[in-house]
Amino acid sequence: MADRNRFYITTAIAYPNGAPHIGHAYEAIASDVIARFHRLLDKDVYFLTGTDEHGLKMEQTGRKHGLTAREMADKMAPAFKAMDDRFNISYDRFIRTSDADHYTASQAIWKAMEASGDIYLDRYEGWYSVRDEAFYDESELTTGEDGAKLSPQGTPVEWTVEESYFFRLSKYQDALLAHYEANPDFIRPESRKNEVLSFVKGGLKDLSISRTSFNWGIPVPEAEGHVMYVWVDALTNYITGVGYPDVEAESFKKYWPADVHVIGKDIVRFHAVYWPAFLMSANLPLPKQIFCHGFLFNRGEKMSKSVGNVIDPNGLADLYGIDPVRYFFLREVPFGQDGSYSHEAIVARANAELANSFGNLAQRTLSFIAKNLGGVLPAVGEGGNADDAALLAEVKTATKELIERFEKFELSQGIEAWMRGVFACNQYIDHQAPWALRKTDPVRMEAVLAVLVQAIRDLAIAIQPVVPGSMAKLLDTLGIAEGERSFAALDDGAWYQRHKDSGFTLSPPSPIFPRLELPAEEGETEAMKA
RNA sequence: CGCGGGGUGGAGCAGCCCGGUAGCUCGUCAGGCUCAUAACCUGAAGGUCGUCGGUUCAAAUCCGGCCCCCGCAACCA
Repeated sequence: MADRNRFYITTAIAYPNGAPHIGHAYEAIASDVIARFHRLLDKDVYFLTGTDEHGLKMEQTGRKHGLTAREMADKMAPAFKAMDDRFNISYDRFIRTSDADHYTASQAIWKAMEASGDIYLDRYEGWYSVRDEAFYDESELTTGEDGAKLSPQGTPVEWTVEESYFFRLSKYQDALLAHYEANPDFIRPESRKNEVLSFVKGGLKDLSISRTSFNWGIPVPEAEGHVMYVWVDALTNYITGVGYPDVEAESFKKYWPADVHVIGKDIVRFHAVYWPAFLMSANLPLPKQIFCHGFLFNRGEKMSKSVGNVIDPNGLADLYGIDPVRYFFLREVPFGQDGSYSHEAIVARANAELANSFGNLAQRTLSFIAKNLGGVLPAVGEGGNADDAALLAEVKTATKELIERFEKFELSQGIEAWMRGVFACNQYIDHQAPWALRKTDPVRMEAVLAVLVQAIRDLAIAIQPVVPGSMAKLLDTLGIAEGERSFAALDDGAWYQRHKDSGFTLSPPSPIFPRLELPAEEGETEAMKA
């Protein structure tokens, strides 16, 4: 059961009624970094992401383009998959809620909840706004000039009655509270947990979980005309992805319950209240954790088409490359909090830390070896001293802290710790000045360079989850074998001598992180406007 | 009394939960180095931590009032 050697992570599934935006990219990247991190801990990782395709909105969006909902989904979903692929998202499955096995799974969980006596047929009635597609409570309504009832958005509402199946959410209030109590880390960060607690303590009402007003959804079993409320089907993707309803399937037994559902803070209620209640009802184990990331704002302002500050993630990739963008999001924004971005911030951060500090460190060291030692790895020899041990210890501390921080999803702090290791290396190289030792003490020079190679290798291994493409390139340059790149290799103290003895020689390196430039004004508007 | 986030040297942030030297990055200024992607290293200037009050030997950190900014289901409100 509690197999610590496996790790199941999911993102929320995206609603593809528009092009992927920066928020989708951010969630995918952050989740990918966590997934890659756990793979480097030699865990058996399963990473699920995908699209949530049902619901009235898709039907309407499709209609505008003269397409059926399914055609619309077929047209849009690939854009999300393409974005994931572009950003090097290492998902194991890209699930679409229109996939056949998902229909099976959703109907199965429905039946399981029904078997627990938690689903009943009733009528849903209330003030409905066609424009908003939402029901409102009497208390939320306002009265217009002509005396007509209006929604909080000012749209007309009418009293509507619809037959609907309900889920006995109210029954699970105490069980949910008990679960939050017993699992303090179930909802993170803390602020989100508090929100959920106050919501649940305020009392849970049964939830309407079927619709008869449209067809684009998963049919309710044996209930003509009813399709499932989108959230029932959307949440179920997390178990479809590992083989439900075949609870005896190897993948299900191995991966469920999920270790973490990574979601945006806007959908915490569905994940922290409805989903666990559904699972309890279906007699399935609950996910271990719900982690809510924040939103990204363009220079602190919300993106909006009207303001004209929408940034297409693919445009960023075109301008800056994949790894700098990945790095920026994780480094700049404390995971779990809101953050902001701008071209200036991306360029400044990537140049300062990736190009100038780390990239240049690797470049100056490796090219020095290529030029002065013909690429032969420098000998540790007799030239070692206390400074060397001190630097290697500092690097060790940095990589260790990165790992500890990442385990707690403190991604930006982990990278910050890593940067301290990089700074230490640049201080060391200036202090030791191998370019001066070249003339005065070649033996010592080699020892210094050997220390630097080891430090760079460790730093490169540690930061792989964040900038996988660039680090693969650097580790290739260093001749580190594929199988020697996991975190376990950081504890292998003998690798360097072994590597040197193998006769490996360095080729003249090329910069791994070229300096970025701020796009010219025109280019910016062109490439940036979605 | 809708909910939530926030106000810390020029800019962006950390610190606040577990009170006790205000830390980091960028920028600026002055040095150093010249191996390297005009990069790197060292030092300096610059903050009464929104405001008023309370608790305390001691508050950016805890409590209360007030002021201001921002976001609210990430998209043709």
